Amino acid sequence: MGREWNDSQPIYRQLRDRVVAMILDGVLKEGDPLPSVRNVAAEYRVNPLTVLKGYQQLVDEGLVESKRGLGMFINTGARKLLLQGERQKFLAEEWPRVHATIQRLGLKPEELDAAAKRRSSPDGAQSKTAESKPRKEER
Amino acid sequence: MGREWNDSQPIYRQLRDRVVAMILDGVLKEGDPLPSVRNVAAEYRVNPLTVLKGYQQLVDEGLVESKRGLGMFINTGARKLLLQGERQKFLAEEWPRVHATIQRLGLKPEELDAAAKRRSSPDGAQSKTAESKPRKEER
DNA sequence: TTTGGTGTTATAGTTAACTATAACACTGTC
DNA sequence: GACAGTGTTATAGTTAACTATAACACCAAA
Repeated sequence: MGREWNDSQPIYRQLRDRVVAMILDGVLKEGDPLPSVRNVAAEYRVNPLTVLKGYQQLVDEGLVESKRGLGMFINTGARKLLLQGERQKFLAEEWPRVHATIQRLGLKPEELDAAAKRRSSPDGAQSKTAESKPRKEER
Repeated sequence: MGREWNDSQPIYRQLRDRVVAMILDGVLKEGDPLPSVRNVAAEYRVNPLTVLKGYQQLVDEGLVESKRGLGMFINTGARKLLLQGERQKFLAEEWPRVHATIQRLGLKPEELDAAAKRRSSPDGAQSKTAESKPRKEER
């Protein structure tokens, strides 16, 4: 049930990020429908409009296509698009900050490894591609 | 000059984080006054109330003391407090997410190292402690 | 005492995020 | 056609973040 929301980011963006993660992890493959707006809204006890907003973001990014009366579906090429875009975004915008924090706190590889195990996996499904571990949101 | 603001987080929290970084980096030492609310507001062209809100956060965390008519000053023990608190917070709340993203995107140490050079810190001061890069993965 | 620097409070307005509730538009199936 | 599932739009209200402007409270030094 209710996965928790991170207060450091709007819900609709976290929703978008979760779908992105699911695509990257292979949980959602191209052509697959994503969980319906109403379902997600109910499951996470969130307003349908909020879910829609997150999904619309994906449409705007060209990752997802919306079909009225049917649902929303992962576009072909979505994963490839993501691997490029998200990588660049992460390396340019997030990693430098995180890296600086690590340096600043004097954290050692061992400590990081030890802490990397925590998880709050939104769903059970798992992909068998490579070494992907349970997902979470990113960004 | 105008530091830019990240739209993924409220300004007052980013302000708080910058002061924290300056304390950890030794730019601001215990007993030092932090830049005045009005100055910061002017320099970053931000509302004084927003700056105050960020500073108040630091007061609430026991890192800073406010002296009316004088300024706000770093408390003794602030750095130690931070090294404990921020470490735990980072390892528990931020790193797992980041680590998962790295795995998901299949980023390699070399790529991370290469990208770590930009904007490492809000201010100039840099700790020149050895360049330890997070490596490895559990499982 | 005046001046110029501090933090702080008061009013009030804008915007983004989220919410509740309801209705509309479309699609496949019974 | 009825129905049950989709996405979508409409109204309207709450809250948090940020803003502008102004005033108040305090302190040290001229």
